[in-house]
Amino acid sequence: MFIFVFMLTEEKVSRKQQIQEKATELFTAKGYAATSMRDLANHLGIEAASLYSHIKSKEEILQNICFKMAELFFASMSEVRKGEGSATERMKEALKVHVRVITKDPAASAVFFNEWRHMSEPFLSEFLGMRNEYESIFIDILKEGIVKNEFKPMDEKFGMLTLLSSLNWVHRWYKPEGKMSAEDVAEKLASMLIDGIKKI
Amino acid sequence: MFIFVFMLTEEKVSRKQQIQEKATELFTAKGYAATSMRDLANHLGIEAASLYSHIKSKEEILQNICFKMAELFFASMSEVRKGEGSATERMKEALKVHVRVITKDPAASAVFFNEWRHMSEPFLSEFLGMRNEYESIFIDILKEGIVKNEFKPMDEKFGMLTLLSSLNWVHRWYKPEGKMSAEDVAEKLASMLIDGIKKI
DNA sequence: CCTACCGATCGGTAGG
DNA sequence: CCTACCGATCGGTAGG
Repeated sequence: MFIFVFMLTEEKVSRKQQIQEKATELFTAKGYAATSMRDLANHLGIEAASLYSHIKSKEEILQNICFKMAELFFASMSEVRKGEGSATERMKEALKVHVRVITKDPAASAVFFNEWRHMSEPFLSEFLGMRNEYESIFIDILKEGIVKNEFKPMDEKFGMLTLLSSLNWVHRWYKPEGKMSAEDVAEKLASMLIDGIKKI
Repeated sequence: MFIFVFMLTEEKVSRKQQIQEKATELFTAKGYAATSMRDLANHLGIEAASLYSHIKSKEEILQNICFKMAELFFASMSEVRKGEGSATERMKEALKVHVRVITKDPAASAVFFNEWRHMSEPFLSEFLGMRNEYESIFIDILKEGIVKNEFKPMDEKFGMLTLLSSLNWVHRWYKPEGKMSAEDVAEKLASMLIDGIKKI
């Protein structure tokens, strides 16, 4: 009985999911182009040809990772958009939820930020369209804050890029077992960045 | 006579240098692993085999780019280290000279930041050692500023990573023909980041 | 999930 | 700087 339950639990991580997770790990460490399907198969203890029973192509794995992360980023932002409060409060919340998505899966985030360019059309264009849309959320909050005199006057696109670049580096150094918790990182990063843009 | 001078000027860009420059372009656009020597050769109008009269290997090109950029970053910082003034002033200058190195050659910077991991040992270790040394310059200024009560108390490593991440994204969006000049970017980025860490 | 295999392409060398 | 070529490896398929 116990064994049966154990097996059921184990099987919840499907082979396909195992492939996705291991690929995420390898794409992060070596990059998409430098990771071969034989690499991936060896790490899973199977032959390269066997991978194709579960996935259609190497690129499909990349697409899954990138679009899944895109969904997570958008989902995290939906609370912020409808939230009320000052531009300052909403920006801080936006920065924090963005960081939480990254710290929850730093490896998938790394692939999302660094390997998307290896997707072919039409996936590439769709991806870039989503990214633009996402970035405009930050630009809108910046614009509002500037109009309401909460933020310093600045080029909004420049501001957005400066804010997001700090957030989008987190996956390179954040360690779940490190001395700063995910929540620490989110709070401290957001505070520092808000202080940089707010009117004094 | 005019033609002679013209030819001399043209020849100053040696074939080796042309290879380096075109490779930098391609490594930036497609990544090191996804750029083939045949790609590179075609862009130069020669055969792949001919490249090897000028360079030893594909990786040698990467090493040249990465270590040349490392040198430029260190050289730019040498003025700041011996400079006097408050920690705030020195940090601002450090941020600005760092940005100037990036905006002067965004493509080489992109390779420097994103493709270094494809170097083999012992180059990889030497590179990472240099990076650590470079980052410690920023950590030291941060420490000094915190002790002197110019900066907020913070984990210095966290502060360094947050500052540098904003700077190290510049190569992805800076356009020489854009509305912000290189000097604009350096000044505005440094100001915003300094405001984020300084004690109010 | 395996064996057996495909055509294409890789970085690089020999020899001129 | 070229032709001619090397062994290794690539993503992927056929068939079981």
